Amino acid sequence: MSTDRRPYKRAAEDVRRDALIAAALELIAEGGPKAATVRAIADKAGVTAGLIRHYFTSKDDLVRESYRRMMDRMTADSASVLEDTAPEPLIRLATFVAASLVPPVVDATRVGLWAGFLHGVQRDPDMRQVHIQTYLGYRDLLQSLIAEVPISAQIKSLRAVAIACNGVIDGLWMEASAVPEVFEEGEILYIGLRAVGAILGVDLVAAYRASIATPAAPPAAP
Amino acid sequence: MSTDRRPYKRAAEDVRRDALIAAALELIAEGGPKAATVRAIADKAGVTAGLIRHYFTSKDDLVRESYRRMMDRMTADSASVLEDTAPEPLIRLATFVAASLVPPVVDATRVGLWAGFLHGVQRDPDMRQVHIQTYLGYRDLLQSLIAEVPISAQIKSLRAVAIACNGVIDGLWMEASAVPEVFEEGEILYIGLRAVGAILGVDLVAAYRASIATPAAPPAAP
DNA sequence: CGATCAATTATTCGAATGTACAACAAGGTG
DNA sequence: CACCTTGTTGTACATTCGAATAATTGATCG
Repeated sequence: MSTDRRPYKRAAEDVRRDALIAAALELIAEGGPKAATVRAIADKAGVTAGLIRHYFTSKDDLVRESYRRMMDRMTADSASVLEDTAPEPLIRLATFVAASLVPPVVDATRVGLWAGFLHGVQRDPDMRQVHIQTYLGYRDLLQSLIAEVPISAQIKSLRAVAIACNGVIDGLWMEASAVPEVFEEGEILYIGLRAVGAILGVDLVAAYRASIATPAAPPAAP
Repeated sequence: MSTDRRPYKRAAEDVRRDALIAAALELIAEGGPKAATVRAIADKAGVTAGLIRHYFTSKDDLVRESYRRMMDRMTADSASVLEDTAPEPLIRLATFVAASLVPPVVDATRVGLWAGFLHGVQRDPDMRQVHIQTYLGYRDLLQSLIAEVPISAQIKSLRAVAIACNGVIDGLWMEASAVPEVFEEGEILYIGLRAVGAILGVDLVAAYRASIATPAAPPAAP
């Protein structure tokens, strides 16, 4: 008699690892760390649980890699906003700030992910280092954008204002993502632009309006 | 033959509930939601696991109550800062902001707790309501302090600046609590004061210095 | 002091978890 | 086509989880 085994297809190592990591991230985002069991992850990735330990030395290893993947993606998202934007420093800064305060960056699942990983960040040295690198990467990028706007020559400590602006963005991101219903539609974007502008002494709202009035790079027609 | 059972003392309902809630909070703060098992909670509270279901209908119920307790304490802490402060509105505001950016408010375990509960907040309607009430309570208190400073008459939307200031405070609190090693000692306090001051157009650093120069209410000698 | 009540302990249960490992089969290589 | 490597499945195992319940003991009251 034939034992009926689930048919399967072999996949490249990258594909399988990506699928497992993506599944882990989705589960943590949706149901918290508790929901990301090895069986649930394998289910969502379309494989069986045993395979996880073929690609990762342990579940913690998979979680670590998932966190690294998430942070890499966030860094890439932040940088990609600047690719097709106007050359004016103020508009570039406004575009960057604005992108951090609207979907898909502002999103309930993202802040859920962030929170779900925080304990690992506090406990696991590898995850902590990834966190610090990503945080400093974002902040340094923000600081470099600030440094390009003319008026910033009057600023005493670029580092201090970058930390402050980063703080506003993070705080508003967190609140708007966690409980969007206490804010009005699009409100957070303009509050953030005004706040960052006030810290730097520039009019970021006007710069943002200019940026959406003059789309930088129209998509190429196929 | 005598079975040797663990000796125990009966306690008032409030005492036991408090002990269990405190134990749950400590465990979640230290080891994340995963560490707060019914057995670990009972152990830390000095009782056995079965007792939890005598005081709470389920573990989720205990977690819910723990969250409520934590948020109540945060609200009380925020308000208590203002009890013994000078009457000048600007100094009151500076004192309030400063208190949110130094220990014990800035603390790794606190942000760990906050993160540990976030998924409950997103899923459980009761916890979500507690979260919103506490957030709005803090923000309204901040807004009332802002409204009292003279220059705020020029501010168009008190609500908007309150949201912005709250955002700075939350963001800096989160970052300083999660990874304090990327900041210098006491740096976050002054960055926060300068940022909130810039948003409001006032000098909060000077007001803060004045507040620590003139202690408001010297403790009564016994 | 003795009876009563319920706070607390102790034990048990079914389900779920992460890990380990043996068996199998898919797809390339000769 | 036959073989071989290894990606993949399926099962088993020891633990641990939240929950339920029986047994006991501390305190209160008459």
